[in-house]
Amino acid sequence: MLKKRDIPRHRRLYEILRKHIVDRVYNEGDLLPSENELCRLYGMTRPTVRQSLAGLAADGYIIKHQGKGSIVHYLPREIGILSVSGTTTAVGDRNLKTKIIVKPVLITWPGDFMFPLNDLERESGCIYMERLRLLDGVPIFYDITYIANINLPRITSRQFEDRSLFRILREHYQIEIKGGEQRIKAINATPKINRFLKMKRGEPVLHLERKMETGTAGLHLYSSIFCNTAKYSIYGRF
Amino acid sequence: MLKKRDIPRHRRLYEILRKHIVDRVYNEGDLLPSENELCRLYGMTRPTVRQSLAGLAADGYIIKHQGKGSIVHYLPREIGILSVSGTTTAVGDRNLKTKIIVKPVLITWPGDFMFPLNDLERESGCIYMERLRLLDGVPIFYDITYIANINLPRITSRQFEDRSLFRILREHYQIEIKGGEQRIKAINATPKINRFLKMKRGEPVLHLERKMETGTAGLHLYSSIFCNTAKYSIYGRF
DNA sequence: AATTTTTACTTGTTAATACAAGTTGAATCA
DNA sequence: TGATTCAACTTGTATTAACAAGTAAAAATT
Repeated sequence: MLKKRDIPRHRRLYEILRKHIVDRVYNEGDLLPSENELCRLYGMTRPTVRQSLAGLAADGYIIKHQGKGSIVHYLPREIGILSVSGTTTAVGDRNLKTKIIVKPVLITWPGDFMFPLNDLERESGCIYMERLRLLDGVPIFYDITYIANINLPRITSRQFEDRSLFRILREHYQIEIKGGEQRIKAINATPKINRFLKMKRGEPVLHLERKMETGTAGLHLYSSIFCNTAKYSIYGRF
Repeated sequence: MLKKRDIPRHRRLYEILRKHIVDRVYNEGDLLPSENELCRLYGMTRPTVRQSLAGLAADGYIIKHQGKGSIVHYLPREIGILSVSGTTTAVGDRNLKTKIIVKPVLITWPGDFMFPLNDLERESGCIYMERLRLLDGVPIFYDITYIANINLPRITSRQFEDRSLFRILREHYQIEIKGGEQRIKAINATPKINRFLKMKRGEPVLHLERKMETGTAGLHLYSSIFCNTAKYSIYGRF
């Protein structure tokens, strides 16, 4: 596990404040403590505090208003790596489930992979996994994940649960998942996808292809996600 | 028009470097001048330069690599306010067209608007406009735009062209469009949407609902966009 | 009681400085 | 000739400082 002292201070404050917002220490519309107050509270200087707040603003947790303060903004909850509109983080995890359809397994990269791979990734083989996410018992995401087999010993024998891929990568392999890029389209699903998502033929499916940076240069996490957006839209910022 | 001196220096450097990247002064994979070189070139200090570069990194134009440099990354081209995968900014605008379906007109807000409106927006009436975007003669976006009628005199009598809504807002009304939030879903289109996008019944359509911040507090630009993603995906960063 | 002015906050911008950690290529050594 | 070490770069983190511009509430004025 990463030592606490290895995390930069601006990042640590970011996480503290993010958690306060997500845990509803503040209400929507409240003002966060001012920059000067946060300096005093956390023993940091204003540029460091401002870097944390800039990150929170970029990610949509707060809206900064010059002369007034930083206004708290609630975001739709995250399910796996996607934010789902029509939900709130207050609901908790009770009605969330993840089914592992294909446990992590080592394969060769598909011949026509959705994103270009660098040489190291291509040569290292691919860890492949399929999961289904359910909300209130209804499957909403069919998530296929790929990552190069670089310094990931015994990953195929580990247990996986909700959102645990990120945690396992972080805690056991010191791999931090960051943002990245995505391609989005609406498709008619294959029968297989319809079966997993329990949708009728002809119902449209949202298809996301994502390439996520990691803290390890040259190593990316790739996902192909099929979404049933009939009831819940996908939420994002741009 | 905003005076040049009113734009913060970090923002100006951001725009200079962004334009250099988009205009292909640098090739994909090239290194930008180092932070220290940019300080010397533009007469700024390192924190200011770093703020510009942080913005470029956040928007996907560069990838910063500690100890190495800032690596140039080409992004898919933008058509209206969306980035379209499978295109590059080098193509130019020759095969792009915009058709105005409904000229900007003052209406009352639809009763069940897609985003909550604040009191000022609700009371000010709504400027409404519909456009169709075509690439190579093929309609790919059907874009419906709403903005509150706040300090927008004579906007309904102005001429609109490609991407000109942002320019008119900026140049004539000093309104700067920023990022915001969006909801995404896959839908079966109504016959009207099918007709505009020249799609067959049963072909799926991507539907984006966007709320964009502006530099004017409390004023937002709203868009409902229907996309034909059969040939071109929508590209985004997260 | 209403309006205006002032004060004390807030965030935004910019500069200067120092050291940490990562990368690359030249120099040195075996 | 290949391996190792070192120097000179790069970006990353953090502090200190000063002033600009926006907001809200208290105080003063009418």
